[in-house]
Parts: sequence; structure tokens; C-alpha cells
Amino acid sequence: MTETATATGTSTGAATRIGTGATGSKSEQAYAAVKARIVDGTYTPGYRLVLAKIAEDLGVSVVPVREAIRRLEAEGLVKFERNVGATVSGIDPTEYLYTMQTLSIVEGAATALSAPLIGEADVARARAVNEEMRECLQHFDPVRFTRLNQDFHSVLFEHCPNPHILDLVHRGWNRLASLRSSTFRFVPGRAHDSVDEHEALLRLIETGAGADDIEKAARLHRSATLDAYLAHTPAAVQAAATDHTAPQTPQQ
Amino acid sequence: MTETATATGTSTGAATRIGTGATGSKSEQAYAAVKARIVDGTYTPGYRLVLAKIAEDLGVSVVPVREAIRRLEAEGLVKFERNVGATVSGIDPTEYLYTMQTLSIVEGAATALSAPLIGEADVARARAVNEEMRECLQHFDPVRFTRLNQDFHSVLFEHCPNPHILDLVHRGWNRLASLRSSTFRFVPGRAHDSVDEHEALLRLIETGAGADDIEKAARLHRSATLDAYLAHTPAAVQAAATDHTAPQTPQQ
DNA sequence: GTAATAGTTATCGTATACGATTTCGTACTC
DNA sequence: GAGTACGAAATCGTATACGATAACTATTAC
Repeated sequence: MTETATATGTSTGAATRIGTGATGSKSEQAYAAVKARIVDGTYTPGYRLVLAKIAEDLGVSVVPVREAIRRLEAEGLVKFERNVGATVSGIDPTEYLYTMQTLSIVEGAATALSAPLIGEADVARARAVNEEMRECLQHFDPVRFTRLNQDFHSVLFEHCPNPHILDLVHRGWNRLASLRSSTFRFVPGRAHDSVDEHEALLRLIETGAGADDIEKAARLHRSATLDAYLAHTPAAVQAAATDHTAPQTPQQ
Repeated sequence: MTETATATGTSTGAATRIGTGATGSKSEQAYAAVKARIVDGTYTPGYRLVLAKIAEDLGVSVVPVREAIRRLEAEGLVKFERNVGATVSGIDPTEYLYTMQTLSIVEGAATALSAPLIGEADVARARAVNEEMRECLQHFDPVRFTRLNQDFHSVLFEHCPNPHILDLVHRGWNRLASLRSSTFRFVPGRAHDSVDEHEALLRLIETGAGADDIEKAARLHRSATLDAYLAHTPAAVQAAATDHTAPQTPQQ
């Protein structure tokens, strides 16, 4: 059921046609197409998703498009308002906090569960990716860094034996997709630490550390990113993020 | 009326007013109706959900019913097969394992995050519920026990400041809803331990224990239920549950 | 008697159509 | 001139219709 399509985004092209015939279901195609456009940034947060317009663009009727939108809503990628329409979910700092916190938990668990199943070849691959990331730091290539970062973590949790947890991880990543490189861009120092933490994680896995230790390390790795974000965020935003009772900001 | 149906929203929105009756949306009504029938056991696992039939029963057309079914699919309550139809998700032991494992993680996190926000009144209420559960053990009232169990845990995580995590917890509970009392029924000894673990959890919260300790305790509480289930399960089923190798369905 | 195959039925997937609701622009009143 | 009421346009929500696909059944060949 669950899509394991981790949209890496860049190379997919997101051509205006969906005639690739991937699954044969137009609803599925519409889902993939709209999702890709959100993930790769074609549809930016706040973008108004008009069913009829999307349907025309994709060459299908509104029914499968509507279904696709509702699915994306369930995943948190779009916000749907009755009798009004759908918009791409925004980068509301509160939402960012929620997503990162949730991701730190499920990703930590996924990594811990995967660890015993990660072989030497996987570790070697991940390490190579991490070294590439280190190079990106010097050439300042945030786009490539972000993609490599996903590749790295994919190695860590792709062997997760529990597909439910894996699915939750993928959903979290997708939610962050539209603002993935923001951390690197706005908190430069964080990226350096991140690479080091990656290496430490690999060491833990190599040495067959306990699941608890690996989980804690993976969780802290993400928490640190969140903390860095919050530390480099204006006080007002920070307050909104830490005040969980705050209502939604009526953006736009 | 099913209180669980009203308590569980789909998205992060806290404005789910299904309890007030009609939301005006037939899709929403269909969703609530079918979900309620699954949760309360009217539709048992494996039950074939024919769109046209449900539509007729509810007095609406197939379109909103289809949408409702897809939403339920996203929550894991039904299984949808292309060009074949939908069935209520089964009690596949493997799925049970996945769900319980996931729930142990998100519920543990939710409880730990809630703990600092739980007041004395909450603890007192939870303790009263737990004592009622103890009585249920003597009178052997599994139905009431199960409902009280939900009440107890609701107290623990209802203050969770992260709605995403809370939503995941609700989804897990709903998935288990149709077979909730099975543990109590098939593993009687487990219920006794469960009540004791509840009390221990309350003590931890009362004494202001660290988040890590609370999380671990909450997680173990559920893991123990899973283990008890597996221990009292035929070897063949157990093997299926522990064999993580092939969750993929090579469709197409 | 069994297996393969063609025909039938049930059900899904999607297009189209239309009523319902919201939003926006314009005119009107105070 | 500002605020309100009314009307038009845009968009959504749902019903209906029909082609597409899979499941079922009966028939026939071996």
C-alpha cells in the first residue's frame, strides 16, 4: 500500500506529461505528479491547487486529481479546506517543529531496527556518500549536499524490517522536502557537525553497538538540526515554535 | 456512539467536530460511518467493502464513499486492491507485530512528552481507572477492561504537545481496535501485569522521573503485550511474524 | 473426471454534469 | 468616503453514466 517512492526530486524532471504509464491508474499518476511538483519546489508552500486546473494540466478529469489531493492531505503535504480548496502546506515553524520532532523519533527507531541488518557494503557506501558531503561543504553545494544527505540516511534505514515505521520516515522526509536545504543554507555550522555525526553513527553500527545507543544517536542527530534551526531563528518565530498552544498563523 | 471515532481526527487540525453530528460533508459522514463500523466490529476483518453497497446503505453516491475508503486505507484500516475492491484489514500477525512495534515507539514518545504536563488530577483519574481495571480482572469483563485501558492511556498522552505524534498514536489504537480485547482474552495473565505496569507508570510520572525513563517504561509496557501475544501464538504464526524478509508484494 | 476456455456478471475507475458554496467585484446607502 | 448589500464568477461537492478490468460460471475438449 504505502509508497516507498522517495522522491529525490531533482532528476525526475517532473515533465508536464504523466504518460510514463507507471501504474496505469490515473489517480496514482496524479498523486505522483502533484507530489513531485511539491517536493521539487514547482508548487511552493501556499500555492493554490485548483482541481480543474491540475486536471487539465495532467490531461485527466478532476475525480482522480481530487483523490490524489486528499491523499497528499493525509500525508500533510497539502492543506485542504472544505468548499475552498487545497494549498501546499506552508513552512510554519510550529509545523516544522512537530515534523522534526516526530521524525527524530521514528527515524531513530528505524535506524536502530535497521542496524543489525546493515552490512559492511552498506556502511562503505554510506561512508563514501558522507565523504562526498564533506566535499560539498568546501564547494558550498547545498543542493547536492541535501540529496547526498538523503542518500546517506536511506542507507541507514532502508533495511528497516517494519514497513510502517519506514513509511512514517518517508512521510517525514517528504514533508521536509520543500525546505530541505534551508538548514544548510541558514545554519552553515550545522552541516559540519552533521557530517561528523554521520561518521559517528557509522562507527556505532560497525561496532555492533546496542539498539538503544544507535537510536539515541540517530535521534540526537536530528534534534541537533532542529535546535540549530531554532537557535538561528528570530525570537518571535522561536516563541511560536515553543508555544504549543499558539494557533495557526493565517498566512497569505 | 463510538467515542474513539470522534476523538480521532485525520490531520493535525484540532477542529474535528464530528461529535456534533453532521459535518455537512457526505464524504466525512461516510468516513465516520465506515470507520465506526470497523472499530465497533460490525465490519470484521476480511469483510468486503463494496462501494455501491455502502453508498446505498448510507444514502449517498459512490464518490464520497470511495474517498472515505481511501482515507481509511491511508490509516491502515482497510486494504484496497486496484480493480478488485476494498476489504477490512485483517488480523495478519505480521501486521499486528508492525502495528504494535510502531505504537510502542510513538506511544512511548507521546507519553514521555506528555508527562511534564500531567497534573495531579490527571494522575488521580488515571489511577481510579486503573483500579476499575483491576476489578474487571476479577469479574472477567474484557470489554469494559479494554475500554478502561484506552481511557487510562488517553490520560497519559492526551496532553501530548505534538499533534503529529498524537495522531499517530490514535491511528495505532484504531488499527488495534477491532482486535483490542484479544490480548486479554487469549493471554489472561498479561492483563494482571498490565495493571501493575500502569501503576508503575503513574509512579514514575508522579515522582517527576526523566523523560527517558518514562518513555522506556511506556514502550516496554506495550512490548510486553506484544511478547505475550507472540508467546501464546502457534509457531507458524510466530514465524510469519518474525520473518521480516518479504513484506513486498510483487504486484503488476 | 479434469482442465482449459469462452462468455457473463459484478465491481471498479474515470469522465461528465450540475447543484452548492464561497469569494470577489460592483453598486448603493448612510 | 466608508461600509454594506447584492450579484456574478469561480470552485468545490456529489450524482450519474459508462468504459475497463477482474472474478465467476458454464461449456467443451481431452
